[in-house]
Amino acid sequence: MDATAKHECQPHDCEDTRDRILTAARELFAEKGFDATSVRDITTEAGCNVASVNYHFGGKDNLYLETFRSMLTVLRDRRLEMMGDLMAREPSPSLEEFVETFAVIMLEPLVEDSRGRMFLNLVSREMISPRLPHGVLFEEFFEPMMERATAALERVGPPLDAASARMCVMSLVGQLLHILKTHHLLADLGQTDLMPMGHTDLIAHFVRFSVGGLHACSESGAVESPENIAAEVIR
Amino acid sequence: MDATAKHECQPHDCEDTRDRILTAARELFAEKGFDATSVRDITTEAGCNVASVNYHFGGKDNLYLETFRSMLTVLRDRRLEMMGDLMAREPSPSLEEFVETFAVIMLEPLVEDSRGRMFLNLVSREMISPRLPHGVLFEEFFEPMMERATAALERVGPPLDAASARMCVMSLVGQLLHILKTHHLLADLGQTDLMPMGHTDLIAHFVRFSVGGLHACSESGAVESPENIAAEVIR
DNA sequence: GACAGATTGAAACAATCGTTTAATATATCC
DNA sequence: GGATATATTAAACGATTGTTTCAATCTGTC
Repeated sequence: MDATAKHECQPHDCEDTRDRILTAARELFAEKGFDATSVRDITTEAGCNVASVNYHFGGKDNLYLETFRSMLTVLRDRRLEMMGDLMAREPSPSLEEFVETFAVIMLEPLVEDSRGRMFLNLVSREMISPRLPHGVLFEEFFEPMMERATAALERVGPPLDAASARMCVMSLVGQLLHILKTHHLLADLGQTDLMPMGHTDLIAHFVRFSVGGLHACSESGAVESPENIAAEVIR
Repeated sequence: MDATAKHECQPHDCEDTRDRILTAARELFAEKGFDATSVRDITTEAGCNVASVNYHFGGKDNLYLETFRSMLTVLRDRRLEMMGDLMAREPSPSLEEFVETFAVIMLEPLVEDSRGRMFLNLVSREMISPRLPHGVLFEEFFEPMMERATAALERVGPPLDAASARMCVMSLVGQLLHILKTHHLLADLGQTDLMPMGHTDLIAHFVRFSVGGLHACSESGAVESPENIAAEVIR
């Protein structure tokens, strides 16, 4: 590029070293994971010296922790804010509106830009092999969103006892994450034809299936499946 | 142990080196992932020399590939067989029976023993950062099960067009995997109280929610959500 | 301009990585 | 018994890992 542009603010160069390291770490950790990302990868991407990571962050582990926590809180607060906006609507949203907007709240931060998908990878990895302090991911990220979503569902949805509402939220989240991940996988393989529908239809299916499921959970309050062979299996 | 037991068949020592390496690799790859598992970790666990991996498998990558593929086909064939048994029932299973047994088919191989959970980790990791040849995981593992499940659902379920049936299977699988993973995460944290129900109730909820969702997808064949704000968001 | 503190740079650190080499042990066949 | 093929071992290979060292440089203050 321009050799004289040492002081001119190129979009990347104007940040100080610490921020450039953070940005590079976000991308690389999310793309390749903690183990497969070397400190030299990060510093090369950030355009600085290897020692900078230890100077500014005190080691690779601390850099990962800071990187992850910052993305974690940003995403969580954004979702909680969107959820607050949804529940502040007048009049209260219908069940269909709630379910559809919930899909937006869950997916939008993950598909908005490339960083969203990277973060999904980060969280998935962290769930499999945790590097953060014990329980941080769950208590600071999963649980707050679960509580808010469950409370919201109990307000706008059909009558559900607390435990059932919580399980329904899990059914919603599970569907959304699986659809998103499968979509990513197919996109990587270039097999866009195997995901039979467009995004519009994906959301429409999710709303249809979920609203039906929620009503069913409400109606049959205490229905027990006659022969519960499945429960045995999870010991 | 017994120093003379060089030829006596201890349950672990009687296998030859190649098999011991394979079992050790399965455990370690699943537990810590590919990158975080060193060849020396594996050979130490297997009780053999470091060079053995390269002698028997020709390198760490090939060992991983062989390890993964073997587990892959075993699990897939087991599921396909169980699915075949289910659909061979006379008379055909009801929708409730189908959904419940589908949960068993999906979960049982993953919770049966410790190796099941390990394999879930392996697959999750492989989905995030693939090391297998392009598309192997999808074409040899996901797609066969998706096809069989979709076909089965179209037989026993309410009337569904092909694309919708496929999406419904994704809704089922997404719920099951998310419930299972959350269960694992909570078990690791020792917070068994936050998963409000026992295993019996988990399956019961899944069946209730899913049967309701399937019926809803069948009834409203061509219902479009009036304002499709959500579809915009996935670009 | 001189000083002090903060930041960066090139080089080297010990440790570990996957892999290779060459020698040894074991079993099989003539 | 000797030859042959297979299997296992200890040792070393070069490459890369995270981290440290220390001098050079930058920045702001007197």
